[in-house]
Amino acid sequence: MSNVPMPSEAQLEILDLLWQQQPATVQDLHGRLGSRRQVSYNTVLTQLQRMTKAGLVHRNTDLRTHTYTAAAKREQIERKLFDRLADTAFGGSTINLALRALGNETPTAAELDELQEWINRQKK
Amino acid sequence: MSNVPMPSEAQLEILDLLWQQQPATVQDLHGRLGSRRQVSYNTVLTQLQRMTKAGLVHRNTDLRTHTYTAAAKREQIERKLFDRLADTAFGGSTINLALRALGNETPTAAELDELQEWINRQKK
DNA sequence: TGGGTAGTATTACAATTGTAGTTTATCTTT
DNA sequence: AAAGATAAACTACAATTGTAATACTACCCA
Repeated sequence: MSNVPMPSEAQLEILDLLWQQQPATVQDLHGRLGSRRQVSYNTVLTQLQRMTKAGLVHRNTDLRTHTYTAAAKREQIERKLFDRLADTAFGGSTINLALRALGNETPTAAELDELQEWINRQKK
Repeated sequence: MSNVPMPSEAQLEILDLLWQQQPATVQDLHGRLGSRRQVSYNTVLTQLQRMTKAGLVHRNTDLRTHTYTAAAKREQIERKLFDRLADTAFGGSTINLALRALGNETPTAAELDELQEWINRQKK
């Protein structure tokens, strides 16, 4: 049972990149992050080191240039973050959070369908 | 334009209480918080002081016992937190977040209706 | 009017967080 | 092999965060 901890904001951004493509080197991640925020190579490296210690990522040190992979699935982490938000801000109700989410969003037809399907499933 | 900052986790919990009932004294909040977490009176006081400085709450100092009120509406803060989560963890898609929210939830009939209504509104 | 009491203010402190400089080790390329 | 480039390790540092102890101050009651 992989009990991964809660990533920080900056770490989550790195995880996001990893989930898109793994494994990745510091160079990789630094480069890919660059398009969003401007941080130094060393900043990314330090985060990865912390994340390794925290068990958020796995590090392969076979080669001089280490490579990293996320230790948990995106869904797992998302759920943790989501639950925390629901707990602290939405009285523990994920449904409330969902409705709020929908509040100011214009969904595509596909998304609407997906939602509708979900409802139908629940009604059965 | 009230540009409130992002509350921390502990601060959000206090805001939650304020939104339920305002204005409130430190005693109040400490007592009400007590049912959830066990923290000292001074801890709550300190947070309120920080929140006051940060502009998250307003403080009335007319009487010796100060009273506090949230500086922003629940919706406003919720949205900020929500958006941040959507951004960092869900690729900016609030719909995705919503669907994930629904993922492992068993809704009540009323909630289902609400959701259905929302869909119908969108379809028009 | 002096002492307890309820409140606030001030100070503290370790852990986390975001960020990055400095050092050291290892390749690579003349 | 010496120099330059890469990469990781180590160190640093200020800001925030959660938590609370201590110090001060105004009230109220006996």
